[in-house]
Amino acid sequence: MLSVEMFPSLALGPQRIGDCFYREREPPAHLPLFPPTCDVAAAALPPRLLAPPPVPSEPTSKTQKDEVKMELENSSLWKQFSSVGTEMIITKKGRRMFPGLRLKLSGLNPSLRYILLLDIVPVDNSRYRFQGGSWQAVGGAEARLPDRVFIHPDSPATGAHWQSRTISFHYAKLTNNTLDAQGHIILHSLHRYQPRLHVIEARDVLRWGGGQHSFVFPETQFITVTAYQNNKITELKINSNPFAKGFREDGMNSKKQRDARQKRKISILTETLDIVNCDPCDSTELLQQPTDTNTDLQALALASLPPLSDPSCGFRPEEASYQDTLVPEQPLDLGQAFMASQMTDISITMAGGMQDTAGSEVANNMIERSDTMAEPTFTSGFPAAPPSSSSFPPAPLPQPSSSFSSLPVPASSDASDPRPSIPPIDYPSLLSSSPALSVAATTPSLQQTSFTFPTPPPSNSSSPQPLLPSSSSPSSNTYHTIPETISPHVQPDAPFSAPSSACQSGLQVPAHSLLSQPNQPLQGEPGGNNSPSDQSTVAFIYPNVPPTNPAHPPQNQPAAPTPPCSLPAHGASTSFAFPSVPPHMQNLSFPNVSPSPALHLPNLTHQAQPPSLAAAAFPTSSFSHPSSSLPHPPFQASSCLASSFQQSAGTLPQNPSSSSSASSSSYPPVELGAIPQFNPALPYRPEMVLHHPSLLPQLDPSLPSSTPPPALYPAFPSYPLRLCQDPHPSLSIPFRHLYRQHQHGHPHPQGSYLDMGTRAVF
DNA sequence: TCGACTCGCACCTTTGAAAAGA
DNA sequence: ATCTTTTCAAAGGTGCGAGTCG
Repeated sequence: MLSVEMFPSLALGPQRIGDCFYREREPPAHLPLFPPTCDVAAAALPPRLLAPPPVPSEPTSKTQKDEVKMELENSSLWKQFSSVGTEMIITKKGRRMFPGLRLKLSGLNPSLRYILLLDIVPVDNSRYRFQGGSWQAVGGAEARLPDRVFIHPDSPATGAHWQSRTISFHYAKLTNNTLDAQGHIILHSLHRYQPRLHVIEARDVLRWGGGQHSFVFPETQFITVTAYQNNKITELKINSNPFAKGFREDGMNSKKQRDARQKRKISILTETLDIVNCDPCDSTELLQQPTDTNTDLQALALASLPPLSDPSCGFRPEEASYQDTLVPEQPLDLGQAFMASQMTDISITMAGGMQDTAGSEVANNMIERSDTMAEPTFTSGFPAAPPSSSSFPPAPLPQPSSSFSSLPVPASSDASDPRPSIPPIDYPSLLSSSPALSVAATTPSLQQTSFTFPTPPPSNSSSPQPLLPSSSSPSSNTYHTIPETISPHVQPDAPFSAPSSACQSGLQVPAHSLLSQPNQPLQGEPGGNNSPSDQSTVAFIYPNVPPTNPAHPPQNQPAAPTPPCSLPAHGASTSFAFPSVPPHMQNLSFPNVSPSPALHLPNLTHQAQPPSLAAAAFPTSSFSHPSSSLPHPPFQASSCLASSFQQSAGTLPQNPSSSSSASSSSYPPVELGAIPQFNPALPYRPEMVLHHPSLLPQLDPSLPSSTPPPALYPAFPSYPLRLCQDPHPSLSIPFRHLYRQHQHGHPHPQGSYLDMGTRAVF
């Protein structure tokens, strides 16, 4: 919680000039928050608040909202890392994520525009330390930093655009610099985070539609570090990331080579010293002497030997024949022509350019090692909550929806790919056993993503959807998770550990692909899992909230959930809860009752608008600061998840497709009653973060007044959003990042604002 | 003393402009 | 003259390791 109030330097420092600049020019924008914290307290809210607001019938939006699916193309690579305990380097200048998020979207309305957002939220409020070969929670988390959201450079783009290519977020950078002015996502080191993806419908250029879909891939959880702690992760990174190719065994910068260089360096130095000292002894003699040089030579000799495998795991670098395990990469149309004309697929193009077999290599390597791993793959990864601490704090992730419907695994683009999709069963149920869950009970989800994008003021747009009062935002919130991706991290006893079977299955996919297409280059992330065939992840659909009309709920979705809301298991993390949920129950819908103010984004047209125009337009747009006006998130969608979950459970039959998938699902039944989250959880409120309503910014006057809900919400209810200008000149969209401030933290008096500061990353 | 962090290094990939060729 | 392909240099992404800081 580094709200401005908490960290004045953020607001006052020069680094924030850009933010302030836009803040001044931009009227407070009101960005509704995503499903706010899954707060049990929400259950206390009147049903009317939780019920979906009446929305004008929108035939076009209905289909898309019901069927929006997101697949993590390189899920197998992520799972490989997850099995070990994914670590992400964060630096002051910003570091890219590896593996990156490579996604496939489907179910969008080709004609509608959507905005894709990436945010990263803490899974719990613990700080971690790598001890004894595993991550242990040690102490509480640092004060929360201002949330920043990475907007995909292509945003807004039509559904056809998103669905026609692989969506990559590899340009997103992570930093530990709290004063970062580059627009990078600011994270704390040694904390555990969960990336989330949001698809927000922009009904037209001027309006944010009601459709909101959030996707969480549990396997993408990671712990931030400034230096890799786990050698296994280092190995995976080196073997998977093309930029680290030089550190591979056969690379010029491998340990062997480095040692050799060091030897030469020492030799040269020694010779120089000899010359200076006129020492008659030759280098050979010196080397033989029991000196430091000799020690170095010994080290060198050892280095030349195959690296010792880590006894704790089956990972043996020498066995990693990554080159042989290429995963077929789905070729993307990354033609330069398209880039020149569109300039919107930069990330994709670049990703496509990054072809490497490393990913597949890793996969292969992992496969080979899966047999040798004595302990569950994820065991060495994220630790279970320390006994003393009782458990991890609640994950700030969007609360799992109450109902789950299995999302049929999208047919692989590569029909020839013999690899079977990974069964969702691999991951242990997180609900019942996850320590985090128990923690969650005491600490409500820290950050529910809640991007509420209320319908902006009426425009002349032809959009059928009328502006909705802030109190009755038609926006729908949909959380999707991929069942397969359920993170083992949340396992109570063996966080980050998953049944070996799970790992094997995940690994096998790439292996098969390799056999069939050994030479297929990998895109972007060598993870190779990028290939469509790799899309083994089953979509874990979070509450798919039809944005709008409750009267016309999606076929596979239950009617708008009503309180009380019971959370599925892990309080904060949607991903956690889902693992234990049968696939057929994954699809969940909940009404969006957020009274959040409207967000005005005048220039949301996908391309084209001159930057100047776009920039000019922004001033007029107003981001209302929901959090500011509403001490607690107006919308408790997340809270409703639990209820939705329950409902969905009862309505499982509604989703035929889910039933079929359910048969293969090994998710154990979830007992809601046993879920800690169902108990009123204590909000995660660092001492520094106190809620001072008086400091909250005023709501946008233009927006209909909404009555802030009673203080029923836990901390981290909502986050103001700030838009950051996209540095890429070719992009018509003047922003690339949204900055969120925690409501309970002290949001900037002026509410959310556009951060137009230049940044190197889009 | 130790853990966490920063910085510079070498190696590598990516990118785009320039040059060469068709 | 135009388009395509190739070449090359700059920019930037990696992990490593030494040094610094608290």
